[in-house]
Amino acid sequence: MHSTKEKNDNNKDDLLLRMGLNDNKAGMEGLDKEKINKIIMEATRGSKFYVNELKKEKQVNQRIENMMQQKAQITSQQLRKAQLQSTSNYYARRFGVRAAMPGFIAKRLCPQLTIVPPNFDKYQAVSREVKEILADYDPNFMAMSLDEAYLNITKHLQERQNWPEDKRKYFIKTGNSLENDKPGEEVNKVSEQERSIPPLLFNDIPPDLHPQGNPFQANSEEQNNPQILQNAIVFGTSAEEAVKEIRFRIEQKTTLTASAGIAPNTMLAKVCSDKNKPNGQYQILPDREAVMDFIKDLPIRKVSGIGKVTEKMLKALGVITCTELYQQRALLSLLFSETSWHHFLHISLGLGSTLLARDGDRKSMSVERTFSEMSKAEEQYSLCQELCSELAQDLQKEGLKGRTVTIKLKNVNFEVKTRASTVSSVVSTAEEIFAIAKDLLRTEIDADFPHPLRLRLMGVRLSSFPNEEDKKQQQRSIIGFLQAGNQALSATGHMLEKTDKDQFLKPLEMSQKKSFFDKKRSERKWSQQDTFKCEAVDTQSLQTSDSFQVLKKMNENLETSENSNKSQIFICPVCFREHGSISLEAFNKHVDACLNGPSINEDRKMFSCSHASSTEVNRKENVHHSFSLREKQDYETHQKHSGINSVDCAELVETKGNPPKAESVGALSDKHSKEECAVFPRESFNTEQHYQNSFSTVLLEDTGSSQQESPQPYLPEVIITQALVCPICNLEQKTSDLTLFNMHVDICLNKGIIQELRKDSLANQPTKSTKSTGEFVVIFILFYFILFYFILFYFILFYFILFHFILFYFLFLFFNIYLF
DNA sequence: GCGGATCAC
DNA sequence: TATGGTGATCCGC
Repeated sequence: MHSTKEKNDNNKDDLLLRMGLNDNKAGMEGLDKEKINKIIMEATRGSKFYVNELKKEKQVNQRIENMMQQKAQITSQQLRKAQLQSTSNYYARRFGVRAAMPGFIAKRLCPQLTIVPPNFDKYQAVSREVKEILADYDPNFMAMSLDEAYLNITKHLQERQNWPEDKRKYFIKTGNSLENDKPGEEVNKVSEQERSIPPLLFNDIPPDLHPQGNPFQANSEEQNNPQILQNAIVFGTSAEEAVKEIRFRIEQKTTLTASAGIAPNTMLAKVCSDKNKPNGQYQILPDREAVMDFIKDLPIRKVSGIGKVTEKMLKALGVITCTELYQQRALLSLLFSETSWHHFLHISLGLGSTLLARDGDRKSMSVERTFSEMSKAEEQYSLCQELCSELAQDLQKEGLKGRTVTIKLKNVNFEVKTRASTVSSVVSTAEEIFAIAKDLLRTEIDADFPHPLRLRLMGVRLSSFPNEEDKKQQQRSIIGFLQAGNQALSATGHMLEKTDKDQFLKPLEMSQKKSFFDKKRSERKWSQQDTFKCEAVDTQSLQTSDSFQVLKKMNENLETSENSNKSQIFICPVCFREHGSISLEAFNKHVDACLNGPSINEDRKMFSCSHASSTEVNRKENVHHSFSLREKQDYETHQKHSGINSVDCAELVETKGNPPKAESVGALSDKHSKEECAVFPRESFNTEQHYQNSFSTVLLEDTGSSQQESPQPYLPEVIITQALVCPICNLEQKTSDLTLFNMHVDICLNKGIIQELRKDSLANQPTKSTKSTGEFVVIFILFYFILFYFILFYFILFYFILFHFILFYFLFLFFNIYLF
């Protein structure tokens, strides 16, 4: 029971939260929240805006209420099942991502990503100069917006190690001479006064925030602080120093300050860069311990993608920090979508992308305008037309055409509506867009008639831009031809046989339709009883994940290598053996054999779980069964095996009150991949204590970084060897090149996918090239021919039957009359 | 594909 | 005094 006052207070809090007054986000710390809240509350009370905000807040509360009801219906059994699944999921995903993070396998090669959002006023002008500086460190840096960019400075740092001091030396400039910022170049002499102005850069980092040591530098003591000479600064070779250098150069060139985050992936880099805003930097060292230490108490709201609504929903489930997010993962998997859940899991594990994907294709373009109340229909139409013209101009600049027109309407009560219409062929001119937008607007005006639409905002958007493949397909396909020539005919395309219809699908749909990922996904959906199935195959996340990109590249490489000349020396990406003077075919056969063949030594194969303390015999049988399958090296069974194995691993620690002793786990073959087991949280599914333990134990070092690890509870001691042993196939790799090694791990992880991609592309090639327009015409003619005779047949049949009916009727009448 | 909602900048 | 514009994505239908 709430008193009225309490209710009011709740409402007030809700509203303030909704209005974005949240001091969790960086930059809000230290502000007088109370005072601001008071001002805003006074100012907004009674306004339509306020009323609408309250309405939206109620909706969110309703969502939360529904969620809580759903939660209340979850049985402990369901939760337990989810726990098992989420554990195996976690297992798979952990690998998938890690494979793309070389730094986590071989520690010395860590991608260092920095995010540099300088505080600009004169964005446009300055942005270019900044960007020039950034390109020195990563020519492929990704500019997110005018004031934010991601850089991968891994390569720069490698080169930087050998740079002479001169190359890292910059002169402090205080005048307007912004042209010279190249290292080592003498600048105009500055006066004593000017020189005394210190760059802001070096007052920014509290000493306790300096990370201890750095894998990139030999002598951290010397290099952690730039040497300030008379009017020059020499920066060190570490990541931290390089970023200081970037910020220094930005400040010198633009007089604006920048903050930066240095971390092993973009997600963390972003959070990091907020840490010492507006003029500082923060580094998370690229090892798991440091990452988890950083993540541990991090409020989820700080992470990009977690907004105020998600924050509130998760808060209702007792989740505020990343640790809590991880602990509740089983519950979250039941209450949220797969996509959201994966996102949560990534966050809670400190995972993020290490690739700086170039700007993807634009998905939509829009214009919208806010104005004082507009109720006259004529005005609304003419405004709509204006917006369409503006949009058409913008579209023309980028040469875009699209098929979906959406109008957006916000009424004076701040209620937003969107109405969309998709047409069959692309549009781009003002007239074309307006023709569609006008109809949408009219429908809305008519719907409210006789009341006018009282609008305060209107927008027009165009989307569904065809991609390059679509365009090509459009040109090639007979459907495109028919659409242009005869709309009606194209409709018959639906009646084509399925196999033929597939030919008309755009490549994206095609690949999705048949993709390995989708197959796995549906498999998982249809085999609910198999709770141990490993879920490594979420289409969306995998397609965007680094490993997928790597694989795609590798597939492309495989494809192109098939077409390349024959005198090459091939190095098998699986076994690393060189194959000189063999034909490409033979080499491919070898790679296939490597991918397929039982490359795993019997004594090196995964550990036998019969040593485990699990008492459930049938489970063990499952495990053994899966091992025998694994020997076939089929990817699907491999996945399944992973799932079962992971469950088994989890089960090792599940025995409540009787945690498996180190010896029992240690009794497992020491050749078993540490990864395989180490990535699992050693936790119980029920006890709170184990939940608390999970964080310290879940993130254990892998092969590359085990040397620094202290022994973990319930874990066998780790055997450290210098040789690189693949954590997947457990084979010692005949290479010391970490790049090659990482490539091997990628391949091992994704054998099945590679095979699938190869199969797909091989299967597609002949059909693509042989299906000509002529064939389609023949199919069409044949189709109509059959249709014609089919109809004719039924036509004749119909009249035949009708004739007999009539005949019998008359006979009947005749006999009636004649006989009676 | 549509419409509402959330999120980022 | 009175609460932006643009783009992306997700989810349920």
